[in-house]
Amino acid sequence: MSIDLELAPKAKRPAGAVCCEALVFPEVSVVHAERLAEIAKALSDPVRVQLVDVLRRHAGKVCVCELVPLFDIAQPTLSHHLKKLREARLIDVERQGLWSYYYVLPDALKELSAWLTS
Amino acid sequence: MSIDLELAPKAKRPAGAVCCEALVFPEVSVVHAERLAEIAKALSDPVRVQLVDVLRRHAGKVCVCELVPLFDIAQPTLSHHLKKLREARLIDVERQGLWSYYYVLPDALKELSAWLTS
DNA sequence: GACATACATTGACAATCATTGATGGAGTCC
DNA sequence: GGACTCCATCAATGATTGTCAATGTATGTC
Repeated sequence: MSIDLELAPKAKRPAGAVCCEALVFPEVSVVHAERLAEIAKALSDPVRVQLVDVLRRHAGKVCVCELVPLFDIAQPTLSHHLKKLREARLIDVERQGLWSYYYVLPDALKELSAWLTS
Repeated sequence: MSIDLELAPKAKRPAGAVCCEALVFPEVSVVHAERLAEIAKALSDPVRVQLVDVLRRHAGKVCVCELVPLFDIAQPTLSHHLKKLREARLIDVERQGLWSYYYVLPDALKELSAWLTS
């Protein structure tokens, strides 16, 4: 786990001097960082990670009542997680009769992985 | 934004029948999902996204006092964010004299992006 | 209409979280 | 030693979160 670090040598500043000015800046804009954080936040729960995982592979084939027994949570809790994912635009829903069919919107996942690998 | 859905037709079950049994399952294990969620949670704040972004490009070259002016937050708050990233093993720190040099541990980012693109 | 099913919403609760100011420890310079 | 710098930790706060039971809404069946 040794990283090839080139530690930048610093000199202690004279008394009263202002703290180091910033020499480096993030390359992601604040707006982009906020969107990435929003996507990450939607994925910050193991149930939601597994939900995305299932939906990605079975878009439109799974109704909510099939998802419930996959997790050890009550149905309203699952609805709550689905809503979080929907609000973050990671998934969307199509209703058909009594059933709700959820599916993944791939753009958000792509956006996050694009930043991660850039 | 139209997705090519093949909605699986369902039939309403007879009265008293058990709810649909699960036919599909997530491919990520619970343990893996928990780790992915932990990584995502560490990235669920725009400041931390930008921190990772900066550190990734300037490993070992930036002391904390240079990071503070990049964000509109107090120094203890920044330390708190760095700690969160450290606890999730996204970054690590090397102390040298007065200064702390943070750097990104790429494994966590790789793990998340691998799942996102799988 | 009466009733059952699928799912969402509400309200409540405990647990976790982000933020801040104050404090403290470790290192440097004189 | 004494004064200062860099940074982490602490305590207190208010906000957010995950969960569930209860309820509501829309749809389907009889």
